[in-house]
Amino acid sequence: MTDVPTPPAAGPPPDRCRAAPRTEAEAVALQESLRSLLVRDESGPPADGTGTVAGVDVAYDDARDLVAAAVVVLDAGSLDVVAEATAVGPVPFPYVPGLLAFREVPAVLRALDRLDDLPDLVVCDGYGVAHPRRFGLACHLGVATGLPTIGVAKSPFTFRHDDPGPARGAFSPLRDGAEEVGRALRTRAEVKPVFVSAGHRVDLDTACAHVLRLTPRYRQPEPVRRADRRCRDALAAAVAAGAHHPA
DNA sequence: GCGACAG
DNA sequence: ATCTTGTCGC
Repeated sequence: MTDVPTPPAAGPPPDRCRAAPRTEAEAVALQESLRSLLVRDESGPPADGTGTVAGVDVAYDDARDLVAAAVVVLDAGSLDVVAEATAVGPVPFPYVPGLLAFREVPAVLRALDRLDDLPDLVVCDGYGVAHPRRFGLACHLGVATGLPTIGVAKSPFTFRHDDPGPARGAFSPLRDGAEEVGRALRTRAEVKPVFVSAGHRVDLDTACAHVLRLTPRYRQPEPVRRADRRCRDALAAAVAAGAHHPA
């Protein structure tokens, strides 16, 4: 029997999306496997101020083997916080460039599980398809949840780009060789750009449109700023409560 | 072989 | 990510 092509986006995310590799080689192999589930032909939720947008971020205390994740959901129009959740646990994987998802995604999934209602879009602090194997953090989280995701990073990783014009909204392509894998997008005039890439079920134009709507004042998207603050608070609270996972 | 290297 | 004082500017 010949295998029938697997219809992406259909049905619940397979269990291997939550698999915990023990070695770098296993992690790389898992990324190459999960990559086939990534949906890149949807434009994504419209960036018109409707619906909800969540920001996710993670903070660490490696000495205590603690990771804290936060998800903060905002109304896409008013940017008011409508829900939030956190999760704390042991650090599942060391930091290895290109394998960040295995360090961050497990705790983020537990935080998302605690929400009553899922958001229409998730903004990640890191990359989507701008990744050595085209499967960065935002792609991994998207495939694992089925939700539309985008990546907004603060540094260009290994990719090349020209400096965008000085005005807010100016952008230039972020390239891996000749391929455009994302964009350097200026979210504040005269301020260092952020690096936007598509994750799961969202295209690059729509991703950038969302990022501009989510940055009325600061360089980083409001949902991510809020999540950054919340995960740091959650980590501090866990440490204060004596939570730790020593060897 | 030696750097560079999202968070 | 995290360690960390002061300093410049709106």
